[in-house]
Amino acid sequence: MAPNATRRSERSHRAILEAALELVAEVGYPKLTIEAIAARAGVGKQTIYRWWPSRAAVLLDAFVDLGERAAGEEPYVIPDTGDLEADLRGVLRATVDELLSPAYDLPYRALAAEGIVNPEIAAEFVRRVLEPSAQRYVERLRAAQRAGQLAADLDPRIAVELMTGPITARWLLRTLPLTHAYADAVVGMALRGLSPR
Amino acid sequence: MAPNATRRSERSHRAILEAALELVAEVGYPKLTIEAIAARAGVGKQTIYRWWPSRAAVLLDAFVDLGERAAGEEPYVIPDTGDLEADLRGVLRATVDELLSPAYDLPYRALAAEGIVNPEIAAEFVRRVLEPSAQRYVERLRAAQRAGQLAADLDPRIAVELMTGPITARWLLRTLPLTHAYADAVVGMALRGLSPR
Amino acid sequence: MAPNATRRSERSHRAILEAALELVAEVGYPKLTIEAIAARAGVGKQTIYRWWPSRAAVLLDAFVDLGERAAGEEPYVIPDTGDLEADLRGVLRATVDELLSPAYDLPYRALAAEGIVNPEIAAEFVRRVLEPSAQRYVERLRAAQRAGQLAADLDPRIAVELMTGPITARWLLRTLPLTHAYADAVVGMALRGLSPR
Amino acid sequence: MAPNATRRSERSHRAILEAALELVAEVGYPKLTIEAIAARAGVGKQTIYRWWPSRAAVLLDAFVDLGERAAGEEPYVIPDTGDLEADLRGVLRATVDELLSPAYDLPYRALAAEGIVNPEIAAEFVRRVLEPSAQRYVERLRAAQRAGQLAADLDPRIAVELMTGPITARWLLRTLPLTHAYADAVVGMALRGLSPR
DNA sequence: GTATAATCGAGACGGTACGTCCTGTCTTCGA
DNA sequence: TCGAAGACAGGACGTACCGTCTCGATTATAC
Repeated sequence: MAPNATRRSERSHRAILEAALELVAEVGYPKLTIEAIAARAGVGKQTIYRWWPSRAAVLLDAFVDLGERAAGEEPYVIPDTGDLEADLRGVLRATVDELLSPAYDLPYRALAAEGIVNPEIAAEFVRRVLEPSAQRYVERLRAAQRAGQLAADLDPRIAVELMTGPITARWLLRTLPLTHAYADAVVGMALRGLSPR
Repeated sequence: MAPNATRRSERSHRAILEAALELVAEVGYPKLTIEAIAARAGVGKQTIYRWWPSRAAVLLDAFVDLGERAAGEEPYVIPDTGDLEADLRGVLRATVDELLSPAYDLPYRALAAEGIVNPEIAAEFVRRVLEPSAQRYVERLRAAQRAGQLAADLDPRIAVELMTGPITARWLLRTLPLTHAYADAVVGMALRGLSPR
Repeated sequence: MAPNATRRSERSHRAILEAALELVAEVGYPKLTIEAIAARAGVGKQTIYRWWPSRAAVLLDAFVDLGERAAGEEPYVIPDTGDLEADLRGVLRATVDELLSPAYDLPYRALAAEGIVNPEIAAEFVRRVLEPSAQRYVERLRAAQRAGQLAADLDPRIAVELMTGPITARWLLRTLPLTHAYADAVVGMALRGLSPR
Repeated sequence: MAPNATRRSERSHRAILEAALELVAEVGYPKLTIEAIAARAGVGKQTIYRWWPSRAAVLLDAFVDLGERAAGEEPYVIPDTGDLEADLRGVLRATVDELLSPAYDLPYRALAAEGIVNPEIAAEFVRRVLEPSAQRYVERLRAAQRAGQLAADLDPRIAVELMTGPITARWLLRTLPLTHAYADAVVGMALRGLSPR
């Protein structure tokens, strides 16, 4: 029943991931079908069904693979120049750029949309895509706490979300345009708070 | 080509909206089909296609209608007790409750998921669901600015998102559990900021 | 329940018959729909359903009407020149021409096809189209019997069919081309018989 | 595009042909739908559309298959007892019986009706059903010519139609009842001719 | 000359079937 | 022995018509 992974064709595997990314960009997620992926990859449908349970799982693998190839070997770490606000602006602006870039936008959206409605995919998406990114923020914020640049008693995990949450929500729900200025404003408000000082 | 709205059957209209809400709760959005809605509503498929362009549009109408019936006549306004933090905690906790309630959760998620991938639906969803809610926050924050409880120079629209964004993102992406405590923490951090005071 | 024929709109009546004939020639009987007839005639569907039970009934009326308009006032009679064979050749050749003429071919075929599968239409078609024509043959053959040109003991009704049957069958089933030569051959064989004399 | 016939499911193939014959007998040709055939055969609609272009083509295959199974192995040949008239009466009476038998009547009529309006089907129907039967008559008539029982100069093909045409026409158009007596009368008139001897 | 009632054009309605696309499973055949 | 190829049962799509049913807006007698 369980396929023997050692005999898996790496050639087909890669072709499937590439076909999935190409197709989601070309026709959009709702029209991304297993049949189209198989045809584009020059692969039998069964070869997809053998290794993945759904088109979302294929796309998730493809997207993670895309991220890994883009990142290269060394894992990305948020820089620590001593200026917390500048560092956070930098990383949030980079996030905005990524969310708006064509290569990421469509598959990312597709996976988010699927995850919203499908908890299994959501869990995998969080584990493999969102959580590693969140951890980098948490580390940077912990360093800031140690340096006395951040209130010592606050939960860094929630602090992260105070900045990434607005960005993510605006991107997903398309309430208003997502810009560098917005990222800067979010960082500023989050650090200094809304109350008058 | 365009149907004559004055001859529309109100009976069928209502039955379709109700069937859509029932079915999305029963079988989930991916399995919500026009055929099932028509069958449940005791209606021909063409009667749905005559008035809506897609199942997402049906569900959006149904959801807005649900909100209007729930709200009753008087539009909801965020209370102003003078204690801004308490007022915001109250409304964010209520939002959390709503997002977690079965009647809202599934259709809301479905529309969000559709909107992520479908800009037309997103625009309508924002216009009819999110924007009215955001305006209520903006008004409350403007009142707080006039009362000197909020920094006078900040954009209230972005300030709203500093609080609703984290809630929305956590709910949509299921990164971590969505609770009253989280809502309280978000309000606290947003008002006082992350930097030490 | 039964509509009042005196109030019937002659204008609509004629428009419907014309539309039916035009459409059957343009798109063929299988695609001849009540909706298309109504649209072409500038008439509500109900006006057709009020006066006819089916599209075949409409077409039958239209076809009979066409025949009546073509025939003019005086009813056609098979000529009696004294030369039976020549007279029969003449009328059978005329029948062949009619069957092959575009104005008659398509509606005639349509009604025959419908009648084959639908006994009610068949009965009406026979009564209003085929029978009057058969009677004219019977009369001519009776005259021939009186003149001693035809065996006295044979049933003229069957004798008619010996000549019209082959023509009709070849036309309906398209076994072989329908020509004047074929009509002549049929008349000759029928009169003289297949056995050697 | 073109399906691979070697992989065709014989099981489904047979089930479809049987279902088509059953249904045409039960509900009639106008209500014979692809969906009903598929449901009755326990088959997906696509399996029908993959192998046949229309319901008429399915029914034609089913009817030919029925004829082949009924005929068994040895092809039917018109007997030659030396008495031409008796032999022809026998075969025409058998044809009348067949045309009136429930198993043949409905599918046969359906195909004739379709062929009247649809030349492609007509051509196939003629080639596979009518032509083989006509050839058997032609052979018998040729033998009769050689035996001097039939005028030597007449075209046997047309001679066949002089007898089958009236039968076919009466059956298709339902002008008058189709009986053994009628078949006998047709044979008699055809052999001896209408003219007095 | 109006009333008044049936017919009219129009088209929405609950349905059925169409022919297509895709799902997920299963089978065949060539490398 | 695996994988490409694709046939299969099934289900939903979006469209086209069916025959029924309301709607006003003419009409065309009967008052």
